[in-house]
Amino acid sequence: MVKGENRVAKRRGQKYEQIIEAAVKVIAQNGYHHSQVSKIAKEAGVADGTIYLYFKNKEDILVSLFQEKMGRFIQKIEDELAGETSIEEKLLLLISMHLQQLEDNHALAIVTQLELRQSNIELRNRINEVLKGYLKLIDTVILLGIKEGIFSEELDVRIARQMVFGTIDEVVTNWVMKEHRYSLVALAPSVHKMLLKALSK
Amino acid sequence: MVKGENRVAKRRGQKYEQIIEAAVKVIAQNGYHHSQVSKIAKEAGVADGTIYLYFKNKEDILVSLFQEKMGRFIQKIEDELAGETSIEEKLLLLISMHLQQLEDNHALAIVTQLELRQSNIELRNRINEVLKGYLKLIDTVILLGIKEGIFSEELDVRIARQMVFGTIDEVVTNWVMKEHRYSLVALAPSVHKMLLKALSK
Amino acid sequence: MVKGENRVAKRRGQKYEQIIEAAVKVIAQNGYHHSQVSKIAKEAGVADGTIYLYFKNKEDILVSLFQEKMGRFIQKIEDELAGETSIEEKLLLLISMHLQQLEDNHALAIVTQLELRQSNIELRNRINEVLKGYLKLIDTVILLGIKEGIFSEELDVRIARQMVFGTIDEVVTNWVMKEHRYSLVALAPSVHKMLLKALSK
Amino acid sequence: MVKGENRVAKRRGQKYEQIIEAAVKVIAQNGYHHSQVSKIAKEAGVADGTIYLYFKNKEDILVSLFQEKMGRFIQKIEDELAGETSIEEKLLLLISMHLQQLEDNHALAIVTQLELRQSNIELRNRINEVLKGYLKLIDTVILLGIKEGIFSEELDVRIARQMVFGTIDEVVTNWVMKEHRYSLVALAPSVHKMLLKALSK
DNA sequence: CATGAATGAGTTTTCATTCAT
DNA sequence: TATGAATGAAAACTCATTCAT
Repeated sequence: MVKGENRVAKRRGQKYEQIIEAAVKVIAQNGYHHSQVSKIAKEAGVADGTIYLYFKNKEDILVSLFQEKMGRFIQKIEDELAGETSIEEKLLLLISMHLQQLEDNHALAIVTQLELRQSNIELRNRINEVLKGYLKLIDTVILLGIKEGIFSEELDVRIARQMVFGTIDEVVTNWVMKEHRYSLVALAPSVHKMLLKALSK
Repeated sequence: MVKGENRVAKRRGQKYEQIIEAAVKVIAQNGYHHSQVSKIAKEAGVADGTIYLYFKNKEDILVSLFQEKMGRFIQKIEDELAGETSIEEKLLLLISMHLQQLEDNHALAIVTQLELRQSNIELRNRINEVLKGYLKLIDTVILLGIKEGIFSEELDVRIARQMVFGTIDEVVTNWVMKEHRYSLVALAPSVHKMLLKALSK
Repeated sequence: MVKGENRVAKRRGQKYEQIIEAAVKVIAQNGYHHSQVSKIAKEAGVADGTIYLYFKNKEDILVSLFQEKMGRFIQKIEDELAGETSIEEKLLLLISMHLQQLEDNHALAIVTQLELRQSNIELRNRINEVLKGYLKLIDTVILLGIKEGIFSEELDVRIARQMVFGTIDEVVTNWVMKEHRYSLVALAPSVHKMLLKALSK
Repeated sequence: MVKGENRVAKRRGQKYEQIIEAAVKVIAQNGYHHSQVSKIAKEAGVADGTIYLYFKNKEDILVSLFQEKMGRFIQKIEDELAGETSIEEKLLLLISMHLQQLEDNHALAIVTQLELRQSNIELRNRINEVLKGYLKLIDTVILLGIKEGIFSEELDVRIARQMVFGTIDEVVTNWVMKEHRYSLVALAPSVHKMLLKALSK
């Protein structure tokens, strides 16, 4: 049996939030490999053992962190998209909001673009599960575009989605690696223009 | 004394190659974090200590591995590109060869797309240095396309390059995560079509 | 990150004492180079990792050991000296107590006379810092003897101190190397007589 | 069977000398623990393997070094002592020459006073064997002094010898640790005066 | 609920020595 | 004699997790 497997973690509570915020801060500052549980606990103002009342294990902090942050991230984009009518606007909105949300939270950007990717394959798979929600959202936009006759019906939706996500993700990663020295969201129109052309008839 | 200060690693020799091939195999099979130096040595058929006659330390094996493999990878693509005349063909060739080379070497694909990314930031930076050669190659194609009047002169070359690389990279990573269950190079035309549209006037 | 930077070693506690006693015993029995941390931990009845809650690193065990033992060693001699009136008696007391304390603790004698001297220069310097307290004590006695007109005022105090310490130390080391086959403290009168003559007018 | 035990080392030859000189230099410069066989071989201008044609193992280099150097050291003192008539002069000569020879060879002084003492007990024992020749010489002087009625006949010769050697040794060690910042041989008269008083009737 | 002292498994790297040439 | 490439044993230290209080 894997350690801690049969522990029941509380999914809510003030400390739950504290610990997640502490994890983002500590990981962004110190890097994934120097972010010991004890450091996160200290930053969160709780004892080491308390972490394990709220999370099954260290990996669970990271997955939960990603779930919480990504959940809101997707929710916000979904909400905004609902209000837009044209497919072109929807695509621009998706790109802009993706870039905006990460530009608004440098620490989170470092964590999602660099640090969390240093995790092992198993954790990466669980992170990808969370990411699926976002990828579905992209699919929805692409499918709608095809349905509305704006995007090419010959598109391989899977490949198209990989292009959209791969492009935005690469743009963000480059921005993080360049230490946020320029405006990220300002790149949205340029990215949008290219992606729109790529997808259009 | 700084580690390895007075040791000179031999950059060539049969064992040098053996160790690198062993590293690719072991890492692809066991994952980065379960690939102890002793495992690599055993696979290479040399003693643990022999590793350190050829590499400064464990990280150096990984960087060297990437340098060796990526060096040839870029060289091959560069050579082929020189023979092509049309810009469309050049772009297709670049995509196809990128996909082909990784499809031809599943173990290497696993290592470059998943395992090497688990390394720490410092190693990642050294890997990025090596990658620059490939990114420059992409830039060359884009700039040539613009010059020849085929690609839009309004392109932000940096963003365009991030789209090209980000898309292909994402396509490969998805293929690896799906455990190579479909032909990767078969996706080249689809990817090419979209990227071409994205870049064109 | 510098080793041990953010770790705070507890300088007190029952386990702190246990570990130091275990270190003396293990080093005396097995020799410095065969006294692995794990062996000391086992002897102390704690886990390997526990050592590092109380000591920064292995070297720190040795320095602490010497500080603790030497601290008491010096204190005892200091206390006794205060009670003596004649300078001759003071010198005899210093010699006797030095010999007695080491004869009373064979393991400690082995560690201080032989094993700790195998340490590297850096550690030796830290040990010498601790030793300074004892050397100052010797100086005090010599200076008092001069002041009282019993010791020659032409004495070079530094050389005189080196003679006193060098002689006693050599006597103890020989006793340890001869595996404690004779009474050490019984040599005190003989040593005292010679040193007294050497220092006197 | 201990490694290398049944090898026959050549005790002479130009390279034998080269290696010993190289060892003194390397150990004095780098310290005992950073003086790898390969470093000594390089300094001596021979291959690593060649060392083992002249010495049984690394320890044997050190013992041989000590034997060679100490042998000459003792011989010189012995020769000079033979020429002196008075016991006082003999003692002064012994002290002066001891100090002089080490002052003349700083590297050797570092090696004998500090570095070689970091070796393990076994090696220390072999070194002590070599030292015996010197200790016997001291004994001879003391016994002669007693016989001539100058030194007290109540002297415990063993203790007296430990005082003479312990004092001189401590004086040298302090000089080495103070990085030879003062003249060592200049201390001879002061040391001589004290030792003479200590031994005399 | 919360604490934090204690646990102990796990891995890179060095370097004395060998031996085929 | 001489070489130097290859060997492989050996040990300090970290940190996620537990559990008695």
